Amino acid sequence: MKTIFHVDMDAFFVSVEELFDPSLKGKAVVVGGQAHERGVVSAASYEARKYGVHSAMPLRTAYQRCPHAIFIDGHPARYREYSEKVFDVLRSFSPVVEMASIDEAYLDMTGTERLHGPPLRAAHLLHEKVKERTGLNCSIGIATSRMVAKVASDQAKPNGILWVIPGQEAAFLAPLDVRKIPGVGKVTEKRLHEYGIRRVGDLSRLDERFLEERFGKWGLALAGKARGLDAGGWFDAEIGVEEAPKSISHEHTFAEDTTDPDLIESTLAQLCVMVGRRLREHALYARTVQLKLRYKDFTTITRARTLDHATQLDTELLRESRMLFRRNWKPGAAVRLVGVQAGSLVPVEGQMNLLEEEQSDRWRKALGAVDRLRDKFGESAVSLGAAVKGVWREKTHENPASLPGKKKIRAKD
DNA sequence: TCTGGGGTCCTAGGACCC
DNA sequence: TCTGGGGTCCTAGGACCC
Repeated sequence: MKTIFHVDMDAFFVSVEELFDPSLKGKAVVVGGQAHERGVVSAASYEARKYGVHSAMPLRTAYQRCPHAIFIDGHPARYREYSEKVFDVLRSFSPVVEMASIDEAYLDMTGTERLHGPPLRAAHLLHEKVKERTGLNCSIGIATSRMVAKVASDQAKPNGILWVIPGQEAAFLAPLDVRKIPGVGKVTEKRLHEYGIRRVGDLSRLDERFLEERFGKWGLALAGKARGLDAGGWFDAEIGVEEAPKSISHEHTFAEDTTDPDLIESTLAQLCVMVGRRLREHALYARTVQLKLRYKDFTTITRARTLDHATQLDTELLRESRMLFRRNWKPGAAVRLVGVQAGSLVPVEGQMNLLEEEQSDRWRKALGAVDRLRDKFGESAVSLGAAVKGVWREKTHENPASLPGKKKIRAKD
């Protein structure tokens, strides 16, 4: 029998902002961008939530609902810093810790009773320590599975602790809305409602085969989750075992839709530089390159190509993604977003002929030098001539600060 | 309401091979 | 001469999470 803690920071981005500017406390605060911008809410203070503002909501909608809210772009570097501080505290409670995202973590507390006492006591100590070391509030869920621990921390919010006693998992979940199960979103919720399934208890009473027939593999996992099990998928994984990324991508939404191929291609180039750099950081090579285009009306297409070898090179990523763009974009179509994804990642380049090997080697050395310069002097220190050409400066009204790789956040830091 | 950016996993069809 | 079946790879799209 395991003892799992799920630690979830309360209104994390907003709370970090309050540490740096205490005058924000108690006010309606929205982190994610300015009220009139394209974009969505990353985090909303509890005061702002009273007006119906929540994360993932368009900023403009948030403004309509809560015009007096303070809108903040945000400080990702600070959030990472505080996330690491939290991690350090958690590590002092258990050697088995996994940050599931920037503001939440799982701890395997199995067998730590002698050190920290029973679960509730350990959780209180942990809660206090996080507050003491970071100044931030969190909520903690305790259960025998990851999934139930996560649901419990959500029920404990804000600033609370909830322990689901072993054996009580199904009883704890039964009265909750099916939407509370991680993985059940809008679409699945609607489909479940069509069958008259509204609460987790309704779900757990059903035959597994009923769910499998209608929801496939997912249905089977769902049946297990309704009973409180980490059935299948991500939740089944061991806590704290870090896995290599399966894809690396960057994308950019233009401040205004564009029909300018030069702007789109130079943006593509910058995205490829960013993707290439992260491939090199991870020492990974990509076998497929995927282009993503989102048009004015929000319809989105992806077009991929698999190479005969694996690559890490900005130039190759750009050649492929540009080719995909030219083949698939109909001139005149207004583009809202462009993205590049590297997939089928492998740790080695694979077979190449001698000439290719030599070229690849030269590029690797050059790009390694570029990466080091950027580390030292910042992202804008070096730009590949082929990549940018300053096209966007002359051709558009686009604010350079909003282009990828030149985050506005950086400019203000 | 007018919808970010970074990911994961699943499905489904077609190509291709044995 | 109206058509198999399984496995694997590739591509495209979509649900979902923070």
